[in-house]
Amino acid sequence: MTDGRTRRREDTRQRLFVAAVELIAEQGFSATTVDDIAARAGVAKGTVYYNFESKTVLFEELLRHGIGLLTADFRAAVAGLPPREALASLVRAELEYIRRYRAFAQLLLSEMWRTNREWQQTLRLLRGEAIEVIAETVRAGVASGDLPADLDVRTASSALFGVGLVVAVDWLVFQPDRPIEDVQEALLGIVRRVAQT
Amino acid sequence: MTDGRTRRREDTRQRLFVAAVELIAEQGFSATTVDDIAARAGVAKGTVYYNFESKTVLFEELLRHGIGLLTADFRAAVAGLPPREALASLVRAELEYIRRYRAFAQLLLSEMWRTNREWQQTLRLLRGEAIEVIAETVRAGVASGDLPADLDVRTASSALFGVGLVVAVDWLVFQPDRPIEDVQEALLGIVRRVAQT
DNA sequence: ACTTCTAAACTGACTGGTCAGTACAAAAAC
DNA sequence: GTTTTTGTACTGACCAGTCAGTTTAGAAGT
Repeated sequence: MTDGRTRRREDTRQRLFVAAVELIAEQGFSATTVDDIAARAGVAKGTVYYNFESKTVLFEELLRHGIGLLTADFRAAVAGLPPREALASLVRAELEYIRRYRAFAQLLLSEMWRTNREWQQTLRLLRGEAIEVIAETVRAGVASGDLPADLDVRTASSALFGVGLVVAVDWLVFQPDRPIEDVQEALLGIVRRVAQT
Repeated sequence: MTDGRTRRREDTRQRLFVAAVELIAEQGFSATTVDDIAARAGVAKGTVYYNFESKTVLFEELLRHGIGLLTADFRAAVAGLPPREALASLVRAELEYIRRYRAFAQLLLSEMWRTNREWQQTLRLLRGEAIEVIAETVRAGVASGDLPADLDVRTASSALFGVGLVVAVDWLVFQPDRPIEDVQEALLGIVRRVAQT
């Protein structure tokens, strides 16, 4: 299974993902050329097309991969915790994720609210999966009375997701000198206050 | 000054702004062609170049124009109000602005955190101007004791700005059936809680 | 071992299309 | 009669995607 061939190929794909995510985060999908991606990954252009059907498919698989990791982190973060603590744990997980994959987070923030793009449907779906984890937690909290009864589940969930993203990326882009721990504290404080019954 | 000629020209420029903002919000700057913009504005391509030096300059002037309006709204919103009320008024002004110029808000959200683009410097500057209005209010509130003393002015200001943007656009894109008043209520509630001393 | 053989992985020059920007004569608006 | 807009045609750069050819890993033969 993991002979030299597949390992080599997996390595190439990984390098292409890394190159693509950085460039697209900086410039956007359209402004990033396949030649750029290939050059940054240190492979020939043909290799990109040997490994991915098209530029769009590369990006879609990248989104799937990245958000898949995030969803998994979310799931792990809430596992077995009561609603309030689960919520705080989610915020921590999200920020930790953004810290580790900052380029991907930046990309997500920039492409998330676009319309009329080929991969929009894919992104919408994946976003739904990640947010569903948050929604489950909020729903459980509202049902058990741990969270305010008037909290709208769908709204609160997507707001929580988006707010973490925007606050963290804003910090990274405009105030990179500051440690991420400060954002975490600020956000946790806000979430805690909002979650008060 | 406002003879028929300049008015007509101003009208053309306005139509080009509207066309450009819609297309760029949907597709992004690079994916939007000058031919598209001209067609949507109902104008010949040559007219675009008669009125604007280049596609990039058109976009930069668009940013200047749009954020200029927002900054003016912000200034008007806080004028003469004590810190707490000024803050609530700012949130209302921001959401009102987003409701009126939703395409521009969407565009702003998508392009705000980009790096390595020609117009990035312009955007950074304009963002600073808009946020400065918020910052002045927060600063005054912290100084007078109306707002929590441990509030970091720079952080709180940019967070407030970004959060309004992301929550409103998220609602517009993913839950357009809901009235914006709900977002306003939710956001005001959050801001009020956070602003509590 | 050590040489073939084979298929997978990779290469980079090339193609066809797209697009920003130009040119300019004629028309329309003022 | 001056400014603004139109319409069409054009150029040159750029770029997604292709493909014939090269390299490489490792299997098969000896």
